[in-house]
Amino acid sequence: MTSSLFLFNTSSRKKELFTPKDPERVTMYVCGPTVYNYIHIGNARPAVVFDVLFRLLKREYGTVIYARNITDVDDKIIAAAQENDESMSAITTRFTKAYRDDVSALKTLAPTLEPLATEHIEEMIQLTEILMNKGHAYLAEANVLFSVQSMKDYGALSNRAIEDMLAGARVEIAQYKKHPGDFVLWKPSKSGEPGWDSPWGFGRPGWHLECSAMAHSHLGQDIDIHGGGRDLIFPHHENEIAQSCCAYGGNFVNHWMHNATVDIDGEKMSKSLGNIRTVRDLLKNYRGDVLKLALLSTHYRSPLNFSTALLEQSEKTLTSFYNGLREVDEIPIDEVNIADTSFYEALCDDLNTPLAISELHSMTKRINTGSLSEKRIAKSQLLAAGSLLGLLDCEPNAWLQGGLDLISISPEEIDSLILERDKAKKAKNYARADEIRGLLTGKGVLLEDSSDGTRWRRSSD
RNA sequence: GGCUCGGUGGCAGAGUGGUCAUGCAGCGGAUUGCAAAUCCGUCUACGCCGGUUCGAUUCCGACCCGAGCCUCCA
Repeated sequence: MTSSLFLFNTSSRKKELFTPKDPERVTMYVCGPTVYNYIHIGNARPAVVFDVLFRLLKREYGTVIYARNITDVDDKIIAAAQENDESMSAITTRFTKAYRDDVSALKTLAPTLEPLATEHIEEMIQLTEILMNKGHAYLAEANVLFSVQSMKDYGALSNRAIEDMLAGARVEIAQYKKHPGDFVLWKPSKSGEPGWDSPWGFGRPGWHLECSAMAHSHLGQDIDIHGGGRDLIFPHHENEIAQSCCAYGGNFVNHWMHNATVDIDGEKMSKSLGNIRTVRDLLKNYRGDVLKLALLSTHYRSPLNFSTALLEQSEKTLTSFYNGLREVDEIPIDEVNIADTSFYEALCDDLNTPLAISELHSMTKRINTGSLSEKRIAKSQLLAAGSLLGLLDCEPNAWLQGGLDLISISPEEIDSLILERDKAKKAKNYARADEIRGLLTGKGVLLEDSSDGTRWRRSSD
């Protein structure tokens, strides 16, 4: 409680002091995945960024209700189901599990709640009815549409005027819309398509509806933080605001937060561009900790250029932290108040993770160079800081020797070769000793001689 | 066209009106049988042009270049 948390608010385009409506119960809603495919590393960015925020808020306030939805009804899912000749729920069940596995491999905590759209159809129908009754929605050819002209501040979040929305329209506009910007709350389902009975016939919800309904039913009025990718600002979040404010009154959200994209060669990674890297594939070559650190190595509001070089560097960085930790493995840790550190201060300044990571380096340096008592403090701080990021929770040796099966030799064989090399060294047979070192290097095993004997770790390349 | 956001050293990436980011890589050294790890030292910066200022990478303006949203998207 020593630092003040400042967060950039998309709505005001400024950093603002974060002041929860109820400090005893902080509420955060983050847009989760549409589950019809494996997620890519760009989808993982909000999961990781808001995980750090979740941890930080818990540290500051204690109780945080973090909801991250699963969109399990959607046209893309229906299309995928038809393509694979399976049911929508078969697809969504499979990819919901895959999503949870992937983000958990990235060392993120499970949110407090993971509401499913299909389990909130009733709430969505109710919300639509309210909007109809208040004159914000109308029925047109079996679609229920939200009328953007019925709301005076429509477009405020993304700073665009309703009049301008025609200008850039690149998409054919349905004839039955009163205004081109009007969006679907409820749409009819054809036979064979999934749907639910409603006052407007058999159908399904529009995309934006679920977040408004679920945020309201789980988190209540005026939630503290709503997060998601920058590309959701318009139309998704704009439309959520329209629905929620017009139906329930209030502000809907006090702090809007948006992470920038993950890019490949300076271009946004997206399914439509076909330049995606799935988390699943990346995890075959890199540990989740590496991916997480990579995603945190750029400030969340700046585009992150994704590359192999970035991952290699992140891996090296983690290894250097663990190298330090291994040296002080025997030193006990103390309770430290992480809030007193520059590390914490950096996080409290709109989640400045790159600066926070530089403080991790500085703590590691103190582990390597400090007096015994300094080492002890630095180790305690480094571990506490790591845990606030959801990193550095491995045994140093397990990290340095383990991970992916990139070494083609068993630990037993390594140990016996080390033994043989020790004997050769004692006999001053350096030729044989170097031969063994070379042999192991070839297998990705790096030997390190020290006064306590020889130890090994996986080589980084 | 409208609305946003950027351009920092070989790379990644913070930040600031006036000595230092940080990491990786490089170079020199210490240490080592040789290495590794670690340590010490060290070189490359703030897109371009003006303005404000004692002083600007940092503020203001123009320009150039790039990205995002306006369509499903994290």
